[in-house]
Amino acid sequence: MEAKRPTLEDVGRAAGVSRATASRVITGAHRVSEPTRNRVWRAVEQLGYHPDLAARALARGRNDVIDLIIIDEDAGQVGSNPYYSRVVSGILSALAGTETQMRTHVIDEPEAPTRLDDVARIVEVGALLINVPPELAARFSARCDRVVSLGLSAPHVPSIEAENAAGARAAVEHLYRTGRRKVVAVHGKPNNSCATGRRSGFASASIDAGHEPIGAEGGFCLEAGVTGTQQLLADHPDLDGIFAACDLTAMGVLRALNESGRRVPDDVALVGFDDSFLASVATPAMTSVRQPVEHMAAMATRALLADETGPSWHRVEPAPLQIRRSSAA
Amino acid sequence: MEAKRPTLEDVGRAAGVSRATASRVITGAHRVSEPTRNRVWRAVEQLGYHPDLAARALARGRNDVIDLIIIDEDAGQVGSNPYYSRVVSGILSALAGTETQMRTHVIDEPEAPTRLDDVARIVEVGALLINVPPELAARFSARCDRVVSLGLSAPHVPSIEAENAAGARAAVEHLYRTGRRKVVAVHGKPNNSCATGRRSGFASASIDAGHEPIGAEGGFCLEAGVTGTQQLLADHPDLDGIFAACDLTAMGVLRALNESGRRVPDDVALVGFDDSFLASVATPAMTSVRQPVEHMAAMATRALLADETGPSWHRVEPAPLQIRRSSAA
DNA sequence: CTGTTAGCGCTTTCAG
DNA sequence: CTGAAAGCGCTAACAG
Repeated sequence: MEAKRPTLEDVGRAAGVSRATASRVITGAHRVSEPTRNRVWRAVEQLGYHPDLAARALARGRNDVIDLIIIDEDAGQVGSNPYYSRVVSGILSALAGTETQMRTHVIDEPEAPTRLDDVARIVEVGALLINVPPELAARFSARCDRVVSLGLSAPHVPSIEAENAAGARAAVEHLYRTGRRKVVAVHGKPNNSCATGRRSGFASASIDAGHEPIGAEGGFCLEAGVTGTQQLLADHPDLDGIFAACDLTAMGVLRALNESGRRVPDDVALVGFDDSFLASVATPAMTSVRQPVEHMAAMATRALLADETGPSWHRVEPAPLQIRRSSAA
Repeated sequence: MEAKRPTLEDVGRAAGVSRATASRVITGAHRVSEPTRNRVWRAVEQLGYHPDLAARALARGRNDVIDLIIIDEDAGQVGSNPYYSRVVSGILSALAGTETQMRTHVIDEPEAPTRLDDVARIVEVGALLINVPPELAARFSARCDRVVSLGLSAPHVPSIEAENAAGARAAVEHLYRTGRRKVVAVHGKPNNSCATGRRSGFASASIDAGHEPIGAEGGFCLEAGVTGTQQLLADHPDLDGIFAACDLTAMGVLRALNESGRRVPDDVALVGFDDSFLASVATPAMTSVRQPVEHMAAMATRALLADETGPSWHRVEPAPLQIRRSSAA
């Protein structure tokens, strides 16, 4: 049953050439004659040959693997964050057709420093950092270039992020343009670079619209949305538009609004950030600033594969507004 | 900078033993004397030695990798399904502390047959099948034992699933017990084993409660929930309880109810299935039958690691009801 | 253009 | 209990 997998030697024999030549055609080196190449490929087909990745890795001294590194307060919670699976999806799509694989490390917040050092040592093609705070990212990147942070990080850590400020600005402008009078915000944590970008975009757009920025401290979670909104409602009962730091927060806002008896969008318009599937699943469907997570993860992956990252590699991707019912005029 | 990683040879030298002995202590073979063992471990610490996985894989003839195989109608969509990330989370938690890694394959529906054959050939420790239809799973398992399907599959394919029927039954009983008079369902696709289990649980519980089972065909997606509910509402305006095949479907139900002007739970009570984070994020928070996805994925992973799967390996895990606001009396 | 020859770092008989 | 030696399957000089 368990027939042994064919090796390069077998392929060579079947094609009447040496193992080395077979290797050359398979790895795409072009120092091989047309007819030989054909014979080798035919043998490959025939035998159903697939290279042994471990052997190749050992011989090349490098394993074709991209490391995805996620820090989470509670590793068990990763399942409930739509962001992560979008990242995975993006990486995988960039890897499709490549021999390169993705390796996932989910690290508990407390053990992050140690584990990160361990992982830095074994990175091969490159690593994507998700939710790794700037200090740790800087430390990681000192041990291992070939790294990209999703979201702005420490200065010399290569990164790719969405236009957080511009996206938030667009959201606020949209709300005022469609007739809202008092737009407030539930922000993210102050130490999160994405959150601060959105916060400043909100602030400047508010000022430009002739309003003083009003916002509640929050976080990228449901509870923050709920309590933030309750407080805003108490302090500013006349608010009629809310910008939430992310979709999850926005779901909390939605709940608090519902519980306070206000209707969305009739009484209060709502805009989230991320445009994750939560936005389309919410009732009413939620207007949200689209963060092209899959695309950013794919870009980062491709940059890593092409080895074109470096301390000055930084990308900022557009974050267009997706308009849905929750902000209907 | 880029100091070469220490090898077993280095460790051996530092400990004053041969490479072979060093290997023995590290792999846990116990044919080594206490003092020698200690010296080797000390050398390991000191040098910060970590085994080269590729070399080990080559020497052992087996790579310590678990393959996660997901089929999706549209590989780009994987990012928007909370189920997948729960699976990943479960696998990773079972792998924590092991040298074993997880490898992810997302396969587009149309290329499934081919790609599946390719993957079956390279499976090492074992593979987890997600959303792989029975025929394909059977074919896969013919090429490679060491596989577990998440969700019931073809007869001889090892599988682990939740108590779908019992869970659905509990949901229906709960609704009638808390005073509802007419409980209907939005089902999943008839060719999905989880969906059919829930469907039959719904049916038998309805009958036991003295009602004829009423349900709409649907699917595990938002749209199915919306249209299914609209139809049910049209045919049975007096319904006051809905059981949805999964949380995503339930979100659709919620939307349709809202748009029809019914309030949840006052006019209609709603119960979903999965108890994914969607359930807690919905407004109102949703009662849902908990499918212990992380736990099931972890169990499957552990069984694969221990090599205790086989054609008759089947597990059924309890699916307890999580009661929340959407079904409040 | 192609074959020969060394290893990559580790595990695993086989002797001692 | 420990060392020596033979590969695992592949790539990469180095010759021809």
